Amino acid sequence: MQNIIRPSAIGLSADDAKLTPPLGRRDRSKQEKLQRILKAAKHLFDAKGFAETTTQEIAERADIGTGTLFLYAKSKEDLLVMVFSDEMLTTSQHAFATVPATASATDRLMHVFNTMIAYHGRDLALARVLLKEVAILTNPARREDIGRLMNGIYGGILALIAAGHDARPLKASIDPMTATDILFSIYFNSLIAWLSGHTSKPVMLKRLRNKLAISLEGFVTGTPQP
Amino acid sequence: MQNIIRPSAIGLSADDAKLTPPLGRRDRSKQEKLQRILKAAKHLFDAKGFAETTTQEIAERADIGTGTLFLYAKSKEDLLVMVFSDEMLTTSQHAFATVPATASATDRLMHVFNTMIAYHGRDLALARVLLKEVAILTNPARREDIGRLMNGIYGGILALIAAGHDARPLKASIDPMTATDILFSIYFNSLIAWLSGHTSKPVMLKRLRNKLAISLEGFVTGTPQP
DNA sequence: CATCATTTATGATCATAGTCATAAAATGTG
DNA sequence: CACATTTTATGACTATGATCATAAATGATG
Repeated sequence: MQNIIRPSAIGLSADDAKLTPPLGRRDRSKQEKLQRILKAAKHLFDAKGFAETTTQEIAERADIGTGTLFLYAKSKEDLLVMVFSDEMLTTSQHAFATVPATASATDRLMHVFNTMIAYHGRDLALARVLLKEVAILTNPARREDIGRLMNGIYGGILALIAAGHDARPLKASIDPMTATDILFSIYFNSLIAWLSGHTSKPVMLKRLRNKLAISLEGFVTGTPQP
Repeated sequence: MQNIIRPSAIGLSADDAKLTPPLGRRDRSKQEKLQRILKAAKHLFDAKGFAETTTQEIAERADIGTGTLFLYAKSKEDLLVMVFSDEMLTTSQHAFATVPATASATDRLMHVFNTMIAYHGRDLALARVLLKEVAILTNPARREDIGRLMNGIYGGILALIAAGHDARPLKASIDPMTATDILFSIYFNSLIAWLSGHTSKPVMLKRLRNKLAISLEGFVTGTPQP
């Protein structure tokens, strides 16, 4: 199977260099089929949960053969990531877009992480499977999807800590991307500790906030606000 | 199936309160069977890898019926955790025991994390499956095994940062356990980023060291050593 | 010991994720 | 259009993780 995004370079006129290059019948039907698969899978995962949904059902609902499914996704888990990485990105973007403007850097971060934690809280069993796959990629083909997601989140955190309401810039010695990486690690480990049943949600949230505050304090110049 | 560790309280004489209470035929055979299963599984996982080993093979090698295996482990993945959580604990304990006495706190931490990273590097495919399960527990029955592992690691880190060679104690405002939690999160996320193929091993190690150094710097009083 | 209750073992059986040989469809070529 | 080449689709089939009704073993009771 070839890559779906293929310029199929024909004419050389400048006008043809559109973002949506002309697709042949083949590519178009592949795109449509992929969309049908993703839609069917999302519907069933949402409605019945991951384990309770069979790949047969997804294939039937997408109106394709059972084998065809695995031309588009390497495994059922792979399909799960394909389905939800977009939604996770959207969720995080919405979270960043609604950050309270006057809050402290810690609270701004907590707004974002809270939003994503609530998202995963909708279906804990599904979140467990999904985050396992996201955390440790098995299929290199998913690196792009997850890369998009990570770029979105890291970019958002970067912007947040660069311009804290408390107006205490990062120490010059600290690379903002490194700080971002640390903050995300703290969030992610709190999330999976909760999903593993090591802590209750309120305890997890309280500790998460504390860890973020402590880390930020170490990254930043000056002294705390009153 | 009852719990294996059952006091089967009989006599009340003080002498009977041994750490290894008398086991009946039943419990003894259960213990032996469990050991045979773990040994067989370990051998096969090591020799052939996780995906390539079938539960049938494990059952045969352990000389039990195919169904019996699932009386002891809830799933093949569950068995993997049962098999390797001990070895991970041992590895980490050895790492803590061989920490270079004169190194900085960062280097002491790096010694430990390096050791564990090398351990997981022996079989990347196996490490991916194993760490997925360890990161996000599915079976509550494994919480004890993982709890032991985590206690060992957190205890070790705690001791390391409490007594750094650089002799710069933690800020009074920082709970040592919270600092430990942050440092472990940084380690774990670096590890899974590497296993996911987001970074090469040398780059991952370099960044990990940097993140640990930055975090520690924020936790500690005084100024850096020359 | 004889009887009953409880726990453990077993392998035939099932459910289903994923494969693969074959067919169909699209595209390219003259 | 006729033909060849490449790509995509299909569902019967396979492999295997897990289940479950049944049987065996152990322990308790009198």
